[in-house]
This record gives sequence, structure tokens and C-alpha cells, in this order.
Amino acid sequence: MLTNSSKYAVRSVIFLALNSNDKKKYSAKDIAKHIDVPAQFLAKTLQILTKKKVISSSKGPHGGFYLSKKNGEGRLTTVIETIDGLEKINGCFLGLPACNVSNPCPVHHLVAPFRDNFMKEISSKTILEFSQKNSGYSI
Amino acid sequence: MLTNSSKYAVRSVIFLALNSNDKKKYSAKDIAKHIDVPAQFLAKTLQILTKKKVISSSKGPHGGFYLSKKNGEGRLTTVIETIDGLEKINGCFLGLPACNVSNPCPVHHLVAPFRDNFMKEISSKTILEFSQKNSGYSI
DNA sequence: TCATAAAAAGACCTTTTTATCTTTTTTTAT
DNA sequence: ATAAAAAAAGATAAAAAGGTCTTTTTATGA
Repeated sequence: MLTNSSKYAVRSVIFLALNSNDKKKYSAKDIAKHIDVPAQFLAKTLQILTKKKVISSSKGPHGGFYLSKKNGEGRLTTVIETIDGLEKINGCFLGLPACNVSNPCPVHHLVAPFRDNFMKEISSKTILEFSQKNSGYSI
Repeated sequence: MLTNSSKYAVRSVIFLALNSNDKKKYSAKDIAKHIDVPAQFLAKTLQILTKKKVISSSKGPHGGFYLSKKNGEGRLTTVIETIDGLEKINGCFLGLPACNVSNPCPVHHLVAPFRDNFMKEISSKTILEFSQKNSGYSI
């Protein structure tokens, strides 16, 4: 459903939402340590998110990645969209090119309600709202 | 969630459940045409399913792949398990190595009910029951 | 017996994903 | 100025996924 890059991205963004701000930044290495993923590989993904302004960064000593207030108002869908695109997550579970409610695959009625609800959850709440609501959980 | 191989496998098996028996067989090429996927690539997957006795085959003219009565009593989970393994579909949506109800990731409560219901649907019914129940749908 | 049809097997290839390593650029504090 | 810290960028590579092509084996029917 999601690539590792995208999973790491979502987890990083939630981590930053809960722990960072424009005064408190985290290096790729630190984030990688916190969420236990390969640091250099994560760095690539964080750079993409930065370039697309999903997260923020600053170079040099005491630099790092962080979520600005504006970043925190973005949506987790945007994170996934930026790294993986939305086709993968929205595509038919069995790979039918034209699967929809009027031309469903045999598992469409099982999958669609989940997907719709999932997409709603991660697109109706801001990154900050979502992260704080789920702050008790593991990342 | 599923690889293409596994998606093709599920669709092929449903096709065979609805259209084949020990008197009526389909070549890999025919099946590929019906479900519109690459024939040679599908053949590989069908051969694995055959070797693991999830489906049946016979060589030579008028040979092909089919579902025996016994095959039809198998489960779709077995198809996925044989091609992809179950780790992929059961693994944490965000990639946490130890995500479960007592140590959930932030989307566990969104994903787990879907996955449990999905697994129940494709493991409690036989391949034949499932296919016939959903025989109106596209594959 | 022989041509034919089909699975089975194996070699090969391309793309995508997942990484690692190195170098460059920028910024900060000393 | 300079050393250090960090992002950014680029090169390389291994593994997995996705797919094609060729040869071999097996069975059938004429």
C-alpha cells in the first residue's frame, strides 16, 4: 500500500509535529534514531518533503528539520501524495484498471469503505490535530 | 498491500472457480486474455500455484489450468499466502515492527478492523463460495 | 510415428525500491 | 578566518518486482 519511503515520511512528520518547532529542530540522523529507520535513506525523503514545503529545514549547526506552524496545518495525505503519489493507495486492491462502485471488483465492497474512511481521517484533520489526537501511540 | 503477481493470482483463481473444472481447462494465455494481464508473467505465477496444489494443471493439447473440486474448497488467503506470504498484508501500515493492539501505531485503529474483516472474508468462505457469491463482479 | 499444444523450466532483462557513500553548500559559533 | 554541523546533492549499488524470451517436457490426436 505504501512504500517504506512514504511510511518513514509519515512517521517522521508525526514525530516532528509532536516534538519540533522553529526553535527546536532535529537532524535527519536524530529523527532516524527516534523512529528507527536508515538515516541516509530517510534524509533523501526529508529533502523531498522540504523541497515541496511539506516540512521545513535549515542548514548549518543547530539546523535540522522541523514543522513550522503553517506546515502543521497541512494534511498527512499531502505527505503520502508527495512521496508515493495517491494512485497506489487509491488504486483497485486487485489491480483492475476501472474498478469503482458501478463496476466493482469482488473485494471492492470490502476495501472501499476502509479506504474512504482512512482518506477522510488523514485529510480532514491537520497534521498537528492528527498527531496530537494520536500522541499516545508508537511511532 | 499485494504485489501484481498476487493480484493476478487472485483474479485467475476466481476466474477458474467460475469457469473451469476437470473437463474444462484454460491455458495461461487464455486466462491472461480474460483478465487482461501479461501472459508469460502470469504463467510463472500459475506454475507456483500448481506446484503448491492451490490450482491444478495438465500438460499437452487440451491441457491447461483448472480448479479441481478439492481446489475449490481452498481459501483465497492461501492464494495470497502462496505468492506473497501473509507478512505483507498483515504487517503494520506504517511499518512498525511491533505494532499491535497494545502497542498501536497512529493508524492501527483505522487499519486493523478492515484487515481483520478482510482476512475473515477471504478465509472463512471457500474459493468457490466466495467466487459464486461475487460472480456478478468484474475480474 | 509425428505434429501440435500446452505446462514447466530457465535465462535474461528492465524498472522500482531501498539503500549507502561521497562531496558540496550553507550556516553557526568560536 | 576557521572548524564544525547540518542539509543538499550526486554517484553507486543491491534487492525486489515486473516482465519477456527460449528451451524442454509431456500429452494428445491424427
